Amino acid sequence: MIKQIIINAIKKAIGESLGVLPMVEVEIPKDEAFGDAATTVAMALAPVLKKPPRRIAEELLPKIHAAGGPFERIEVAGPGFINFTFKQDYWYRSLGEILSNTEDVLRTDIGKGKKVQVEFVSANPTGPLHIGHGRGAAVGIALSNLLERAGYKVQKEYYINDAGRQVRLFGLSLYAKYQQRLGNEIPFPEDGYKGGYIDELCDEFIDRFGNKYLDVPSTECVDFFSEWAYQRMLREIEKDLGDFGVVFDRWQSEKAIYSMGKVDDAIAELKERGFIYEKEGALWFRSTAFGDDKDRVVRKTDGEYTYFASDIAYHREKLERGFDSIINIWGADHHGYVQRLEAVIEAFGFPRKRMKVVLVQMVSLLRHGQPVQMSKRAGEFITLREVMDEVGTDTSKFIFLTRRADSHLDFDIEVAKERSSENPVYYVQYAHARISSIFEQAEQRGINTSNLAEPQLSLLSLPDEIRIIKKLCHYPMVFELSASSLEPHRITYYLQELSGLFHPYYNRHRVISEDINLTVARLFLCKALHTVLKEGLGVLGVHAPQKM
RNA sequence: GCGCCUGUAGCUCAGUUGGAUAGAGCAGCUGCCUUCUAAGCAGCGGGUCAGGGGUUCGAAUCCCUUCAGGCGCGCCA
Repeated sequence: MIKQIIINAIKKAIGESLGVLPMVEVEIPKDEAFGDAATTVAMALAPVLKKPPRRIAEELLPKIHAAGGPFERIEVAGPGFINFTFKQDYWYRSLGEILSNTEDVLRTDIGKGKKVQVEFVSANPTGPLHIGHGRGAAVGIALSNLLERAGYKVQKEYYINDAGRQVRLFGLSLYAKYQQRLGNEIPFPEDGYKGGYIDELCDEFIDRFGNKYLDVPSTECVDFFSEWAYQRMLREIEKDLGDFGVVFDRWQSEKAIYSMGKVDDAIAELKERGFIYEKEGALWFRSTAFGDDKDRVVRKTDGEYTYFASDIAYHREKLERGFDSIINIWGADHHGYVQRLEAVIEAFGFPRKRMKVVLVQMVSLLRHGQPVQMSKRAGEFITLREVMDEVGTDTSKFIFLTRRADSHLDFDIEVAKERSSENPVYYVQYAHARISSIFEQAEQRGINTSNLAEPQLSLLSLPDEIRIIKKLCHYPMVFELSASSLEPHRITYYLQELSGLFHPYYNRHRVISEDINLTVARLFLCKALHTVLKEGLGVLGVHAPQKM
């Protein structure tokens, strides 16, 4: 990999003269005139060595040359950059490796088998998933794919909030709707769940049970209504997610955490550790001991645990399942929760950094540029199902992943629906489909594209071709950075850039020509492109179509 | 009032974790389909990186401050 080659060269060169080694930053210069890769070590070393960076760089130069490497040119430039230009040969070799050793080259193993858990979506099972959950799902699955490919052992988990007041209220809402539907005018609960899906749920309930519960008071059957309603909802959520291409390894019920006594256990352990105290008839967690603004109640004066209490137990349980790292993907409106949960992690004696929280910002839904008002209370919102049906899963996912998770997203349904250049996903998919089509043509002319005979890669000498090869070789760096920073959108951007090199090339030059050697070489290049496009789209959970 | 996030081209956003002359897409205008898919390509503009101060060889990026927007600040979930 490019980065490693530079680091090794610098290490060798510096190792001889100095004992110490600073962080070697390697970057791909924006301007091709500055070579293929550059490092800033000389600048970083300047304050240490008390010498001007340019001089350090110049002194380093002969040593780097002596250390050897696939370099055509090494130059000192600007304030003290050391710019490397690789030999053409190196690029051809790397291109070959992308195809001969695809997974090892494209999927840098930074995980080394470490166990990671990614918890995402985890929407209350009191209603259908909406577009915001869709974004969480897209980020979660992309992140999981990313980490899996980076050598982590990933478990995808959905936490079901089935214990709290909300599911109870959900059950009461259904009960009220049921009574009303059968002619019994009882009041609808304050803050109850409204919206069309409650009606549908009620229809189904009546089909199933008729008027069996008409004369049963709510106090006696609300548990049943709740249970039935949220189980029903959960199945729908699972179905929606499945159709969205998101399948979880594990569904953890909050209720189960309670019934197995894990909440009691967790609080007891915190008590032993001295982080639980009683005040004004409630139990408090001393989160301020770990930097939180205030201590938090875990058990109310009425004896009920708070939501936070089960979260404590849940996170303890996750940590004890032996993950090297647990990642929570939350809506940004939960950011206030991060600190107190980090306190929990530390209170149990785990390093704070073992838990990472990825905050996903809200999605503003638009139609033709006009905001679509959504009100959860009134039950008026666009569901993920509607978005999937209207704009498609690939497009939705891609759009969700074209921004950093923590930046706001405007999602215009009407624009997303258009099969036009407004949709970057087509741009990338189209590149993949076009290459498939080229292969088909080549096959028709009797060329075996799945096993290209001895391509003479040096025939790929056009600037367009060299540029594509280099870009392909950048993928591992983008991938690694994307995985280590938990930022899948970097892949999205890379794919657009890569496609942006291919389409012009396709327009200017013919892959299949009378010159069989050139044709084979170009097919080889296309194959590498095909491979990387598919790999990248795979990370995003987006299809790489053969035809469009 | 306090905390977190955001502020970059007309619009939507990237920006290699402090690097070299700040980039895409869209929107606008002009061209390109008898040859591997026009969901494509070629060309033309557009900037006080919200404002101010600081840190240093070097700042869109780090610190302080002001302004604007979003979110959060319960013995709710």
